[in-house]
Amino acid sequence: MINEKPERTPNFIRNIIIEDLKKGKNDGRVHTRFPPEPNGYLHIGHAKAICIVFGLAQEFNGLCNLRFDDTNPEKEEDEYVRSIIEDVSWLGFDWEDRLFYASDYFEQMYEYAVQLIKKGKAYVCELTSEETREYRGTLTQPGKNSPYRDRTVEENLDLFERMRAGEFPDGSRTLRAKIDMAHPNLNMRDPVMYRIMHASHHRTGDKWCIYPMYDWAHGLEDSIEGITHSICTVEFEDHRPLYDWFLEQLDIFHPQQIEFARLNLNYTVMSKRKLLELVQKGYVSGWDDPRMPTLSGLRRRGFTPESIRNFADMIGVAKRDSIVDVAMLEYSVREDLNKRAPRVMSVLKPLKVVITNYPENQEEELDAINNPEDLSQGTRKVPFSRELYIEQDDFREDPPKKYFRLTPGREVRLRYAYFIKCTDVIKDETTGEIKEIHCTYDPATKGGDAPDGRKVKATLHWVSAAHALDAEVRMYDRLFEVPDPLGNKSGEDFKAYINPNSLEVLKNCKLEPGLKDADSGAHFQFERLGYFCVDKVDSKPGNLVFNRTVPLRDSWAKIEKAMKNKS
RNA sequence: UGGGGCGUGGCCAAGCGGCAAGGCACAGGGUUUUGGUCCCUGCAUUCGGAGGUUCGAAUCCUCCCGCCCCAGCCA
Repeated sequence: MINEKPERTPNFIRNIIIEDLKKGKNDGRVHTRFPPEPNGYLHIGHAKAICIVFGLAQEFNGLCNLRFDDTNPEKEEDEYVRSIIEDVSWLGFDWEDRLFYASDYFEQMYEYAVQLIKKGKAYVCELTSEETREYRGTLTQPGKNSPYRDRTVEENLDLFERMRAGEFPDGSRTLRAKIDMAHPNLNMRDPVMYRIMHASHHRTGDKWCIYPMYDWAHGLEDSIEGITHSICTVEFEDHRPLYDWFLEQLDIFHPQQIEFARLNLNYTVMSKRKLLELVQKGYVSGWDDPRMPTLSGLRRRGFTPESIRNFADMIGVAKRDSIVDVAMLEYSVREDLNKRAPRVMSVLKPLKVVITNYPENQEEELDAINNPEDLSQGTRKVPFSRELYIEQDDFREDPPKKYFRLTPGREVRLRYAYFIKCTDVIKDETTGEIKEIHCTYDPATKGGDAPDGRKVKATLHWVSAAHALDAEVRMYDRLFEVPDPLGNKSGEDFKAYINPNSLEVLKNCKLEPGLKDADSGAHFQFERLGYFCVDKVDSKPGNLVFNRTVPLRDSWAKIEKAMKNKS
C-alpha cells in the first residue's frame, strides 16, 4: 500500500527517527509497540498513543507490535485483553501476527535475572515492604543499604530459585537490583525486580508465583521483540536510566525509550480510576456509555475511527503538559461525517403542520439528495402529504429579531418540497399551548424553487405525519459542565461538576420512513441538527434508538445567545 | 531546599542563529433549497522574565520565575 502523507506536522519523535534513519541506526528498521496493561478499557488518551506508535511505523515502513504488559496477575483480566484488541483494530491498526504478551517471556526474564545475580548485580532481599520503603530514604535524603545486600552469589541463586519454587509466602522476599541506595533518582535505589505473588495469571495460570516488576520487565520485552523506539508517556522519563541500566548490564539489544506528554481533554476526566468511579457509582451506564471518553463509548456515540485518527494528527506530539479543547475532537467528527454521512430529515420535537390547501388524501414522493457533499450517494424519495411535522424551534409566534424561520404570515421553504405560508396558529384553549399550525402551500414551488424567482429566508426540514417513523433519540452533551472538573476550586469532588444535561432522551421523534432499516451503528446527518447514529445496543427494528454524536455548528444559537446576553 | 521534565496567541503546535508555519476557537464578509458545508479576511512587532553573546536570538550563554512528575513488592 502506498502511504501518501499530506505533509504532516513534524514532531520531535519523528525527527529523532528521521535522524536515526540517516545515521543508519538499527539497520534502518523502525519497530514500535503499543504495550497496554490489560487492566481496563482504552480511552482517547490511549488512542493518541496508538496513533503515534502505529502511525510512525506506517510512515517509516516499519512494524508495530501489540503487546499486553501482563506482569501483575492481581489486576489483569481477559475481558480487558478482548476489549483492547477490539478497540485497537477498530481504530484501524493492524499488528498482523505480532500479538504478544509479556507473560510469554517470563522464562527468558528469569534467565536474565539469574545472569544479573551471577554478575553480582542483583540480590534476594527479605525486608518487608514497609522496611523497604523506610530504607529507600526520601526525595531529599539518601536511602540505606539493605542488610541482605551483600549475600553471596550462591546464596542469591539458591534463594531466587526457591522463590520461584514457591517456598516462600507472598511479600516475604524480593529480588532487587544492586545499584545505589544514595542515587538522587529514587528509581535507582535498588529497585525491586521480582515480587512473590501466589496468584493465578490470566495466561500462565499457576505456573509462576514470582512476577517481574514493570521496570525490570519492560525493557526486556522491548529488547526481545527488537523494538527500536520504545515510546511511552512522560511520567516514565525518570525510569529511563533504569531501563537503560538493565539492558546495559545484560548487554542485549537496546531499544531507545522516548517519552511524550499524555493527552488531557477539557470537559472530561481521563484517569482510569475516575472513569471506573463513574461506572461503578452509576453516573454513566457503563464503560461504553456514549458520554465516556473510552473508545467503546466514543464508538457507541458515533465517532468514527477516521475522526479519531485525524484528531490525533491535529493535536500533535510534544512533551509539554497541555489540555486539548474538546472542540477539536468535535470538529474532527463533523469533518469526517460531513463527507460521508447520508442526510436524512428527522423531527426531534415535533409540531404538527396542516397544509390546508393540499388535497385531503393526496400524497406524493419528492426527490431528496442523499449527500450534497458527495453526489455519488444519489437521491431518494421522501413522502409528502397534507399533515406534516416540523421542529418546534422552527416556528415562533413572536419571532425575535433575525429569526427567519416560520412565523405567522411568513413564507418559508420545506426542503425538497414546497414553499409554505403560515395562516393560523391553533392553541389549546386552556393552556395556550400551540397544538398545530395551519399553512398554505404554493403548488408552483414543487421541489423548492419558485418559478417567479421569489426568495425565502429559511428552509426547514419536515416529515410527513402519516409516514413518519417513531424513534427515541438520545441527545448527548459533554459529561462535565466545567472545563477542568479536577481543578476543584472549592474542594469539590469532580463528580459535583457533572453536567445534568449531558443526556436528554427524546421519545417522540419523527423520522423519515427510509430510516426503517438503518443498520446498527450507521451514521446519518439529521439535516440542520447534527450527526446521529443507530445505537448498537438498544436500537431494534420497530424500536429505533439514535444517539446524537455531535450537533451541527449552529450560528443561529450563537446569535440568539448573544442577543440574550445583551438584554 | 534531591532528581527528572516542560514553558511560542484563548486551546493545540511547528520552528532549533536570519527576522513567528498550520489547525481549533473567535470575529467579519461571500456562496448556499441544511442559519451546515465551502470560500475569502482578520487574529503573537512577539516566543515565561531579566541580563549577555552576535551584524542579527524564540533559537546560543547566565541568572531568575512558573508548572508537571518521582519516595507501589502498580504500570
